[in-house]
Amino acid sequence: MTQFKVITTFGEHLRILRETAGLTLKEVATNNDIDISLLAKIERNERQPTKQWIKKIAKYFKIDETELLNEFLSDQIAYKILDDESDLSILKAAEQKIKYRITNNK
Amino acid sequence: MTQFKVITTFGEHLRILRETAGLTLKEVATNNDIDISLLAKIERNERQPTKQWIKKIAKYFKIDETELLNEFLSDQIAYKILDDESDLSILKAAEQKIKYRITNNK
DNA sequence: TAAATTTGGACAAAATTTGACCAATGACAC
DNA sequence: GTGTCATTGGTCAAATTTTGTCCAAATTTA
Repeated sequence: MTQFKVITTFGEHLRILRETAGLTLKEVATNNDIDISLLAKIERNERQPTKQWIKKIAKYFKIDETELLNEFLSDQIAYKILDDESDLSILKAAEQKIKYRITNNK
Repeated sequence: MTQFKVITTFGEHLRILRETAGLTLKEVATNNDIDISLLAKIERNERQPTKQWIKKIAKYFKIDETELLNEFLSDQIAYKILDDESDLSILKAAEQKIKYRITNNK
């Protein structure tokens, strides 16, 4: 049987972590200083948490902070491309620009 | 002699277009329904024009609308990556997500 | 140095995002 | 059915971010 790494959104990932741990919104929310409803919205990608909070929740679920943060950030890029109705070539162009700006130090 | 396509920002490109045409901020601004100072800021990437305005200015300089729009959009992605201090792998991750969401229709 | 051009600060207005509250809905046990 | 716990989703004020305008300062050009 082949294993698939399912591509999820940041919010869905949080939800999976929570459900896998068998926890309710209330439990996770109160332990992470956030309103229940706000956590629910974050899990549905209707609100964007702060980076600080992402680090906190990563610790809470004992997963890598940077990885979770990257998942959040790549999600944001993906959403932006999709709702600008840009095509994927935009990403290549952006990559060129980033490389250029890094090597020519801004 | 080799030709280089210099990678510029959206704003710099606008400025180059204007200067190549030998026009002042005032001339371009008044012909495109925008404040002089605002145009200056756009050229310095301190303000983001609307997509509508980008189409208008593309027509004005007789260049391809979509291409200029893409230049603007890729700039935005590049800026975002740079000031989040993300690394380039974010782009690959974002690409995966976009492809996934497109094929699984959202 | 005068005029034209460009820069950049200040700031109110507009737009967007957030966080909190709470009623409605759903799910499950009794 | 009723009650309880969990989740959803709407509303809305507050906070934050972005925009556009005005204008004075700085720079360039003639």
